[in-house]
Amino acid sequence: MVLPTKIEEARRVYIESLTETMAMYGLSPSMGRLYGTMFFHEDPMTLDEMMDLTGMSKTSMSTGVRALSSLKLVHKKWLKGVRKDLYEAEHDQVRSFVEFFCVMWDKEIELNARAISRTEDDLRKLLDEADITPEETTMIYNDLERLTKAKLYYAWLKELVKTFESGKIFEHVPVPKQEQVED
Amino acid sequence: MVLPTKIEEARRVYIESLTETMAMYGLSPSMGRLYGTMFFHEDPMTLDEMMDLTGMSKTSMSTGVRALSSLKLVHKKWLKGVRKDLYEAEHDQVRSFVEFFCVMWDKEIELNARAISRTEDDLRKLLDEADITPEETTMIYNDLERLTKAKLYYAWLKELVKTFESGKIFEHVPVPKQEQVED
DNA sequence: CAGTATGTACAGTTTATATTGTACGGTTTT
DNA sequence: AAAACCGTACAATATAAACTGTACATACTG
Repeated sequence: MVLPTKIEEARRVYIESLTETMAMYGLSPSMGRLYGTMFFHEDPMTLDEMMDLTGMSKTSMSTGVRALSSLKLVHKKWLKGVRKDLYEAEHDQVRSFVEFFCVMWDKEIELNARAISRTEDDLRKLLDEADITPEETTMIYNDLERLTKAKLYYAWLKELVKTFESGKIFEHVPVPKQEQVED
Repeated sequence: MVLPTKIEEARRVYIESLTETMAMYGLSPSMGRLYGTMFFHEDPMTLDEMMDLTGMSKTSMSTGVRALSSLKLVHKKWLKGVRKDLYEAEHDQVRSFVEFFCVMWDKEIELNARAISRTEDDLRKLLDEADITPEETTMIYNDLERLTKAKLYYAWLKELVKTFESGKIFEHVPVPKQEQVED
């Protein structure tokens, strides 16, 4: 039984690449390695198995797998007779992608909508102040216009999320079939 | 002239929010603050102006603005008679969004396509080894199948990028008009 | 009900990243 | 041609994030 190591080594190349990709989107290395490991693992995994295979601490596995869960890259699986929590990587990567970005974009929308409102309010209040100069007034109007434009962006993004979440995006960008992809 | 400070304070709320958003996608705080500052700034900015307004070092401005440039969130602007480099934030945020993600997704595709090929090759070679067990063989076939599925994902992603870059996405998810957005 | 197993909070440590300051090469100005 | 200016490389530092180990709460087992 010397091969498993070699298989793992082959896997490692892609796992590292996945890790780097996920780092691009702000996910930690441990999450990347964990996800990659789960990607190749046949059965749902326990925290202890993850610990063994990644060589990392149980705490990292616990927090990592929960984070991956909330991003919909991984999900809990229940198997009767098994007491430990089991997790497996989402099989459908396109779906994972879609959900991941919808989560991110939703966060973005919510976070910034709030901030825009506050900034707008503050700016409008300034317009009422007595000692405001004409330059400052135009400055404020410019800012408000910019924010109004920004809101259009967030409105669009909201629509985009809807298109992704509803699966409508696949009408316009269908998932290719095996045969349609040359190596 | 007491107000400018107050205007800046109002702006700061949204700038911080933008910074947080960009942090979500793996961009550094300084890049976030810089972009936010440029978002509100009327004219194209020099590195020195950025330094003043953000209160950060010139080095940060230099590296930051170049990084933002390569992500298409900011672009150089040339004005005759001005010796210093000038930069301004991309006005069209939807466009920025689209280009940003296309850059990211392209990186992802290229990075992983390479890795998948290598992993596939390594796994196929293992199939030829003499001392391979049946279990290991099925293991390898499982892995190869997973990778084949993964390639479908990247093929889809490539199509998605095309749809975004070509602007075709706006046929399906149009940018709303002012009137269509209630606060 | 004691004893064991499981997952997580939390503080501490390590590691990586972000940011700065100085120095330098290339350009323009005088 | 000297002087001033501008942007960036690079090393040093400050800051933040990732990661680990221990300890604990909860749930299960006998």
